[in-house]
Amino acid sequence: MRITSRFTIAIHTMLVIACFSDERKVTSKFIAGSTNSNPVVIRRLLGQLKEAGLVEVKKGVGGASIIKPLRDITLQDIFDAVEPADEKIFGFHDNPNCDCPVGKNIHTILDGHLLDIEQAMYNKMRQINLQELLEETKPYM
Amino acid sequence: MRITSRFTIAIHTMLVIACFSDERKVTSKFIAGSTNSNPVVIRRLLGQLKEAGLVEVKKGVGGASIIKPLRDITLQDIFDAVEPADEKIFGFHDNPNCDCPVGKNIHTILDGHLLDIEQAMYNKMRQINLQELLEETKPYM
DNA sequence: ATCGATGTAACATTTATTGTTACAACGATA
DNA sequence: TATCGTTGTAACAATAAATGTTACATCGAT
Repeated sequence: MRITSRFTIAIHTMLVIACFSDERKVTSKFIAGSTNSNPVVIRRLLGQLKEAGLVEVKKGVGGASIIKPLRDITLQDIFDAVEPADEKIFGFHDNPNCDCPVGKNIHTILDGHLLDIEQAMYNKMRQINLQELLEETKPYM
Repeated sequence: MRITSRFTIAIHTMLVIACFSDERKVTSKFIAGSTNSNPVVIRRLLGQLKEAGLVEVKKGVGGASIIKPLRDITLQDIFDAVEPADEKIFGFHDNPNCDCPVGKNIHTILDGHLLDIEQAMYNKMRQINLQELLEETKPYM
């Protein structure tokens, strides 16, 4: 099981940008330093966050910043940005046997329920926004 | 991302047992046939379901059966049975940098929220039981 | 004794994530 | 216009986990 650490790295990244982009240039190297990751990995990830319209990154001179009100960026936005939408959360075994009444209909039976479970997750993710997280971070700074 | 297909295979397996264990011996080979998986994989999985007190498997003669009222087996029970409890659903990057206020406190900030999201998922899983799924299956038989 | 089945170990295969090296292109600046 | 640190991206390496496979001792019924 397991949802990739890309997700938590992405949240961490957004928080670093939110905290520091006023006072210094936030480069992929700087973020990699805080997340204990790798600059290239971070650049890939920033690419996805950019694609999703959450951040902008200055070419040449460098540095990332957030281009949407923090209050309007939820964990779901970040999740969707870094986890490809086509890939379902629940893996499914391939080619269940059509000659068996269970195998033949397992998707009909399960898909809706699995979607419900995903939705429950999404709903909770939508309730948590970056502004909140930033406020929980500030006391430590 | 992605939660292993072990979960859907396990649900599928439980449904096959529920449907057929009255009329025939449900062996790992039979289940592997319906799920398009492998008998050894299924035996491993049955071992986990057995461990969790959901099924029993006859040694020697063979065949699995469910030993709990279907109404009392929810998708969460199956999930817990096959996905090791110690492994969190959300992967987390290792050793975030303690010299950065974000890195130092990222767990304090995030862990609770991630748990909330997991809980939302679990709550929904708990609302779906095998009896229900069996009833959705029967019309196809 | 034989038969089909389980439980388990050991290993192979596949796939995804994560890390790394390399480099062209970029934009500011001296 | 030469230099500098940076980005974006490709290509590849390393790691890890899931899944499939082979093999075999053991079991229980007949």
